[in-house]
Amino acid sequence: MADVAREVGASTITVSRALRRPEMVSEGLRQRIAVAVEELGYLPDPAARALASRRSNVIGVLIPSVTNNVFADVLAGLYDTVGGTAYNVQLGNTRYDTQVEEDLVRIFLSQRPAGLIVAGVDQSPASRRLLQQAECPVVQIMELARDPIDMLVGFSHRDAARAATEHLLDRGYRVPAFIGARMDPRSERRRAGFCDAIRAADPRARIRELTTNEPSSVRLGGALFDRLRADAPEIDAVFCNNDDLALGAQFAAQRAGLRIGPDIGICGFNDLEVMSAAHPAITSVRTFRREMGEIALQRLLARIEGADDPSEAVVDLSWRLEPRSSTDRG
Amino acid sequence: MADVAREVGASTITVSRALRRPEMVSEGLRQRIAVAVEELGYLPDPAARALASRRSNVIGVLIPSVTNNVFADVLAGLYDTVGGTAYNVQLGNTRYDTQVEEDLVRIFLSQRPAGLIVAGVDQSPASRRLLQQAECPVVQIMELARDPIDMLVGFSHRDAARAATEHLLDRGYRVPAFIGARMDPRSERRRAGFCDAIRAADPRARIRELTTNEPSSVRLGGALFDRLRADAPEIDAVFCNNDDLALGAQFAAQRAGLRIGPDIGICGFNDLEVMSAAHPAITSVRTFRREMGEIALQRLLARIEGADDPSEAVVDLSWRLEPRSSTDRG
DNA sequence: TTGTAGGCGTTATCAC
DNA sequence: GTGATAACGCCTACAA
Repeated sequence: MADVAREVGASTITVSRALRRPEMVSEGLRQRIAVAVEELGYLPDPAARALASRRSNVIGVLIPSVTNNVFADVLAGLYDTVGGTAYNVQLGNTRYDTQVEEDLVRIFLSQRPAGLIVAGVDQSPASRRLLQQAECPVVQIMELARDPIDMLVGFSHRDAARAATEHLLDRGYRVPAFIGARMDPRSERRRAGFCDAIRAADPRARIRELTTNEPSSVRLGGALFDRLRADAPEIDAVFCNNDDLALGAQFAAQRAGLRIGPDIGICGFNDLEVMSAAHPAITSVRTFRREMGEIALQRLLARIEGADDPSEAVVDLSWRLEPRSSTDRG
Repeated sequence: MADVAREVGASTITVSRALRRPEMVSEGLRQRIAVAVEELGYLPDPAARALASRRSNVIGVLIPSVTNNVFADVLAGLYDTVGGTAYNVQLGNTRYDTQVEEDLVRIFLSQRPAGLIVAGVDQSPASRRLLQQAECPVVQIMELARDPIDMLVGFSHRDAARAATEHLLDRGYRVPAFIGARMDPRSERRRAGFCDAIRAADPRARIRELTTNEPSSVRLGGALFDRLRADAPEIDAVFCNNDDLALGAQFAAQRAGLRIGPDIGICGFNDLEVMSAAHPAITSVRTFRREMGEIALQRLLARIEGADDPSEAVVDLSWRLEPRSSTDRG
């Protein structure tokens, strides 16, 4: 930076300002500095910047899994939105473990991040406290809650699951069951939504379900489906906790010689691209994952840039049921 | 850090040493420092550290896409391996654009990263030069090449595709076609492998193929399959550039009333979990994506920690054909 | 609009 | 094995 300053005959601080707050430097000087920066190939040192300003350009993102399609889409939204800005997304993988999450919160905070995005609303009390006291804005994503730490962008998993189950009942299925894997807090809420709908239809109905904490997969969906049918042959529809399971259930049903739709209704959750392309197409609940990443980051940046956010602290992205052949009894 | 030093009656530099190079500090002092660090909840400031040591704990990773399953798996391997170390993975999304990649290389380099991982071997000349001159170790992943920038962990896409196509021919399919989307350099090499096998079987054979630069998806696989069959009804097998396309082709074939295997052979690439769970199960070429991330990072860390790497600079992870019902003519 | 002085928290260097 | 001193490259605060 000193080189650039010498080149244009100004002081380093002026160069610094020309770079970060161009409006504070006169037109001509700004131009000459830009040229010199280009010529000398000067690139600011983020470490020095962070040390001096006591504030880094890091946006910390805490999610439970990198592979899970759901979070992959959120990440795509985040990276798309952060591209071109001066900020850097830094990922922390909590592996569905609130203790790991807490450690990561501490580590991230030690970097004085510009902002933080955390998945879910079930942080440990310590994490919550740390985040509340944090000097940077914080956005929780994926879910809705009454008491956000700061900002929140999500939707109600419970309502969405209730609507999906009501859809099964509306379509004439009498004995829908629930299939779930990787029962994290969001999965539990979906399960609760399923129960809501079943009980609303018949308060004394038995809840038929099969859940596991194993990570979900297509294969597991098939295995759970087979096992559930062996135990409860009367079921005529399944609401699956996510699309991988639904796809696996459909394959298993096909193997068993069932007609998808007439013999067995299948509904997934998230509406991955494959659901509409499958044969037959599978009913699912569309969620706005990429948008969640985009909007969360937009809000965060707005707050970082000092906007006295006039907007709501909570954004409900909702969801949309996508009825398809797999729940068409024909 | 000054607080910790005061607490144990030592100087800051000693605390610094106790943290980074414990063997340089006497047993007793080290213990007392550890206790004080714990008590005071001291966390080192990565920015100050990077500034003073002229070297950050960032491991830069440049990949073309965050959503693509293939890279998601590589990332999972990376994050798993980096977890627990003192290093931080920082992602750069090149969006399949070498110019963006070049910009990101410059930005990453300005952070004095501990190491760099880049996807592919088709960097721009400028990127290549920058990376060669970089002071940190560099690993290219995903592919094999004769002239790695530094280290390399990958496999031959061309060989893998050739083997897949030979498998189709061995199984008795006479007119295999190629379906490809998002024709990046690796896809092109797979296409070349397909052509190798076809020409080896019959030098005068016409190459039947349908490719597009659109991002791949299940739906697109179905559309390409239908279009290809309309133009060339004689085809009796398809080698798809990736598993999404293969799954879509299978759904489309089922819609058209074809028997998968007997009437039409289908082969994918990467062997995502869904392939073995599908109905019928789909033949694919298994690739070791997670392992690629793990090994790339292990090598990088070994070099960073100063091991005079006795190991090869190039690791060939190879691939494995997984024959299934979708290429069984019965 | 521009410049000066001082310090951000850590580590390299060189003594002891 | 331990400590004093001087950076590292930039920014905040204040002054001109």
